[in-house]
This record gives sequence, C-alpha cells and structure tokens, in this order.
Amino acid sequence: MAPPSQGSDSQGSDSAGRRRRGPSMADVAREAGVSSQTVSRVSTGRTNVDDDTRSRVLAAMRKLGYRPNSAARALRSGQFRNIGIIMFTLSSFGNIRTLDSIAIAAANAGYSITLIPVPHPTQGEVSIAFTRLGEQAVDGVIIIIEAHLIDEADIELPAELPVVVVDSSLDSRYPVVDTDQAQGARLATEHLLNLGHRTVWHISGPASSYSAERRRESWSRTLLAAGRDQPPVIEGDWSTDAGYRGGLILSENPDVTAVFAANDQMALGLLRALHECGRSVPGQISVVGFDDMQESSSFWPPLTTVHQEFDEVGRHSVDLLVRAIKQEATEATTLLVPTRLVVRASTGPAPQST
Amino acid sequence: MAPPSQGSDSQGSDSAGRRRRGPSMADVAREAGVSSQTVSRVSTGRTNVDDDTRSRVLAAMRKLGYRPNSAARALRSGQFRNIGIIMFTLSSFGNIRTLDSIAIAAANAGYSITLIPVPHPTQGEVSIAFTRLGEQAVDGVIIIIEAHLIDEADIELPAELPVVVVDSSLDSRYPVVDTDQAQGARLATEHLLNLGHRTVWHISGPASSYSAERRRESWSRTLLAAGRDQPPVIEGDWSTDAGYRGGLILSENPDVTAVFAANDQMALGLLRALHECGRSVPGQISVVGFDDMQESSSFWPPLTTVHQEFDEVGRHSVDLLVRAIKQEATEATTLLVPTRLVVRASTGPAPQST
DNA sequence: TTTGAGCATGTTCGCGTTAACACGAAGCCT
DNA sequence: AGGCTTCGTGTTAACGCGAACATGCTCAAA
Repeated sequence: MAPPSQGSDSQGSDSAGRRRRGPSMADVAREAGVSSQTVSRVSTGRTNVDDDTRSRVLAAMRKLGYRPNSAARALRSGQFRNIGIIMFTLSSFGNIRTLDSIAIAAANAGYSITLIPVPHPTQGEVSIAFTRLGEQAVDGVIIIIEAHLIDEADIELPAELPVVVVDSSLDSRYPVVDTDQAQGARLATEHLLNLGHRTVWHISGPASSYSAERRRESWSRTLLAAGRDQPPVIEGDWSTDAGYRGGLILSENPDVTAVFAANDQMALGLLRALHECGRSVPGQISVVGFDDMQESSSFWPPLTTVHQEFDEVGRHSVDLLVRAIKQEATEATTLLVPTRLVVRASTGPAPQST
Repeated sequence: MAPPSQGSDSQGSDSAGRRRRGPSMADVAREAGVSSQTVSRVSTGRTNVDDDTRSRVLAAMRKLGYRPNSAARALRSGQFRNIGIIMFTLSSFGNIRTLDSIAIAAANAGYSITLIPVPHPTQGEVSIAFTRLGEQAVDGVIIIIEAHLIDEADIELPAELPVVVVDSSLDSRYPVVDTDQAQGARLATEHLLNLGHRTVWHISGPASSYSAERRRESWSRTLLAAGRDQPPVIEGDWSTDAGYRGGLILSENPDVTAVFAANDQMALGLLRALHECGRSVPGQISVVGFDDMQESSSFWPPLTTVHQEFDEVGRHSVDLLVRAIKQEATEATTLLVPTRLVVRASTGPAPQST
C-alpha cells in the first residue's frame, strides 16, 4: 500500500480512510496574511489586535469555515470547559428537571455538559460509570445518584476532580446541594394536621433512597412533635403502581383520612385506587404529594403537593462546582433549597368522625 | 536527557497558579521502564505486547493513577468519540425518553454525549446553539427539535458534520429517525371507530410541531377513509391545561362520544375536565392518548393510548449517526418506528344514541 | 537626541498522544 | 547457511493551539 501522496493537496479529505480535518489556524493565518498567533488572539477575543487586522482575520475565518479545535485548546490549556453528569436513567421527574436546569446553568457559565448514564443502579454499574468518567474530558462532576451507592462503590474518583453531589445528603467528602426534603415533608404533614386530621398516613419512597428516607423521617418527627399516632409506613418505590397498591390497602381502613405520598406519581396511583374503591377525595380522604410535577395540577382532583425548586438546585450545584474548578472554594458545604406547599383540591378538612 | 536533578519534582502542582496535571504516559513509561509508545499500546489494548511487559505497565499505571488524556487523544486522532445533542429544555416526555435511550445507545457504541440546551425555541436561540455546537468537540449531532426551526435558522452547521434529526420529519438534507406518527394516529382513530363511535374528535398539538401535524393529518385521513364527519380540530399545546380547556369545550357538546388527544398529558387534562363536568369515561365519552407515558396506566380511568418505542428511536438514531461518522452510510434515509396501541380502560363502546 | 514605555505582531516551543517507521531477536522456510 | 517473516519494542514526528518571549515600530519624556 502506502500511496506516495505526491499530489499533496492540503485538503486532507483523501479518498482513502484519511480523516478529513477542518482548516486550522495556520490556514486562516495564510489566508489573512498574518501569523497564526494573531489568529489565536482574534479567536480568543484578545483586545490587543488592530481593528483592521482583526476584520481581515475574521473574514478569513468565515471564508474557510474555521472553527477552533477544542481538543488542541484543551490539551494546551489543561481545561476542558466541560462538566460530567452521572445519573441514573432519566426516569424520575426530579432528576430530569434538575438536569435541565444544570444544563442551562452550565451553558451560561461557559461549560458544556457530558452525560454519563448509569443504566441500572447497581454498584457495579456505578463503578463502570466512574471508570468511564476517568477517561472523560471533564473538569468536574455532578453526581445525581443515591448516595449510598457512591459510598459502597469501591472505585474512587480521580482525587483531584471537583465533585458536587445532588439529591442525596451524604455527610461526606463532597459538597452537597439538595432540596430541603425534611422541610417539605413537614410542610405537607402540618398542612394535613392543620386541616383537623387526627393523623397522617405515609406512602414512602424506596429504602434505598436518601430523599425518601428524609421525607419519611421528617413526617414521623412532625407527627411526634404534634403528639399524634404514628401509623405504619407503606413502603413504595416512587412508581404509580406502588401508589395504587398502597391506596388499595389504605382504603380498607376507615380510619384513614389523610395520606402523604412521597412523590406525585405515587399520589396519582393512590388517587386511582381511592376512586376505584369509591372513596372521595378530599371528602373522605385528603392526599398530598411531593414534587409538583407539571401534570399534578391536572390530576383528579388537582393535587396539593410540595413544590421543589429544581432550577435553584441546578443553578447552585453548577455554581458550586465551577467555583471548585477555579479553586475558589473547596470546603464541603451543604446547601439546602427550601420547598413550598402548593395547595390545590386534593386536601380538605377532616370528615366529622362517625 | 539532562534532568535538572535538583528541584525538579515532576508533580506539577506548584504552589503558584500552575495547573495541576495528572501523570502522563512518559511518567508511566519511566516508572515501568519502557517507552511511552509501549504504554500507549497497553492503554489502547493492542495485543502485540508481551504479557510480562503489559502487567508491568498496568502496575505502573495503577501506582501513579494514570488516566489517558482524551484531549491529546482527540487531537492526535481527529476524533472526539462524542456526540452532540441539540434539544429544547427537557419539558416533553417524549424528548426525555428519546434522550435517555440515545445516551445509553451512545455509551454502548463507545461515544459520550454532550447536551446543548436550547432554553427557548426561538430561531435566535437555535442559531446560538448551532454556533455553540461549532465550538464543541463533537463528531456528529443529533437534533431533537421541530424541523421548521432548523429550516428557518439561517445559521448552517459545519458542512462536514454528520447530523441525524429526530422527532420531526423534514424531507431534507439530513437522515431522519422518527416514530411513525401517522400510523399511530390511525391506530387510535380506528380503535375508536371500531368501537362504534360515529366520529372522533381531536385535541391536537401546537401548529409549530411536525409530530402534531402528522397526527392531525392522519386522524383526518382516517376519518375521511371511513366516510365520517370531520369535527373541527381543537388546537392544544401539549400541556395538561390545554387538554383541560379542550375538555371543557367538548363536554358542552352532547354529540361528542370519542376523543383522540395528541398526547397523554392533554388526555390527562381532558379527563379532569370530563370528571368535573360529570361526564363518565368511558361510559359517555371514550378517550385515547398518545405516548404511553409511565403514569398513563394510573390515570383515572387508566388511559388507552398509543405506545411509542422511544428506545428504538434512540438506538436507531445513534446507529445511523455512528455509521455516518465512520463514513459507512451517507444517504439521507428516513426511518419510521412503528407504534402499538395499548388498550386500557378509557375507551369503550359508543353509548346508545338517545 | 536619547531612552524607554507601549503596542501590534511574529517566532519558538511543548501540551500528551499515536501513526509510521526502525531495529534487533527470534523462528521458518528453501 | 542465507534470506524471509513475525514479533516486541523503541524513536521520531505531528496533530492545533496559545504562553512566553522576541521584534520592530511609534510616541512621550528627559
């Protein structure tokens, strides 16, 4: 083989497998009649370039369709301007909203984001994601994953890599940004108590989730503080089906007048079960959810729920991470974003006891 | 040669602002007593390395915590092994599911993905995203955006960059992967007609969306083919509120016995309106949605809907793009993924006419 | 006039990696 | 034995960029 390449056309788009490459600074420089360093200065927006020269260079760039090679830039500068995001498949409403706001906040800060999916939340998969991360061109990482999976994973992140953890309060090495789960659950529980309900039942998230645990704890503490009975927890897994199953159980018990579901999806399933069993909401049973997903206002009846400020969570986590990358702040802060209760039509005064 | 011997700690983490860098191949090579080329061979998994040497190198890598510098790799090879994704904020269920499956498919193909968010679907924002994309380290792009915004955007993508478009059938320059909207809408409409309904009403998506347009057209054609009346379209915007508003209008009309909502969220709003107006579903009115989102099975009543195979859409689009990147296939194919009807409890036989 | 400060621009070099080639040591054929 | 391939390994160069330094020019102060 080995074509002697006599033609030497600088195009680089050989018929053979040769990789086509775009024009480089040198090409632009030649076109504009300047040195490549001057092209670099224009490209990076330095001010110490003559206006005349600058416009010549810009014209050359446009003509050749030049776009800077970020790999070379990153290699030179040691910075990728890129943030990695480790998360489970985008199945949960909260994660998505968080991701969304992170994406926008990152873009505003001049960073792009790379998704590192973890198809199945097993420890092994998490380890794989972390390994993959090690090979990734990122300046820092935001992790949106149940914390104990991180703790248990024996793989460790590259020591120097800044990390921010979202949505799971581990008390540990990394800064944490999260919704104030405890405050939200208290809001929900107190709302029901204030409506005159003797106590509040709870359909929780899975034991594997810190958020779920926090909400359950806070619900429990709130009841305790008010001196009320603590009904047994019905453990769910965030899914509508779990809510439905919980609802079937609860509707058999005539004492139940108020239920706090740990998320809106389970509240939806719960509502369905109550409808099917002929229990009226909020006439006989009041229901509160958690998340305030877009659809909640159209549930039947429209759901009273705890609104999470995902935008703020995203913004803060990016902010924290970028500061860490710039080595401005390293201490392991914990930042809790408060929630607010959105009262709709699924809650009402306790029915008069029979 | 000639190591300056005295100060010269090769750590690189100076007290001054100097950038910390991880160990390079050269460091590993020195540690293992081989050349850096051999380290490269081990790192890239070549087979022509002596077992003994390989394990020495691996040990050195582990000891120093070496991780390959992807920037240098990309610079050298001209490939980033990274796919850019342009999409609107993750507000729609379909986009999220698609993104999710793309992320996984890309990971399996050895590519990472970079999100390029477009906060507001205006032409200007799209242009900005495209510009930003130009500076991104991507080998190809998947666009999940209403097509006409692309057409109207006068910014053009770097000519050489492979592109695949999802979720909007533009008849154009780029390969398209999409759910077969027409087939799905036909399925929904025919299902209702087969149940004996005289005709089917439609709450559509926004005019700006190709998917919405396709579904509306197909609904219309199906009615035409069956020789039925064509009720006026109620135009929505995918939101539950739009479905609710549509429902209020429809429930005033006693002739309405069957409604096809262009997505599940609008179907949800529609259901609420019908409940509020005391119209029973499916007793008096049957409802079909489109998407089969996770929650749909827990609506009240559980929603009959058109299931989209988002996984397949994502898989195919990645597959197509990767093939284009490898220059294996360039023609502008269009790939439609069929849907299937999921019959639940929101549809039933037409009521006997009064 | 001399000196030097300020500015636009050019030149050199190295970031970490891998393709291409070079080389010596085997093993296998005539 | 001589020539051939195969195999493990080393050497060199280049990918595109930008920091650091060098150059030459202008203008103001001494």
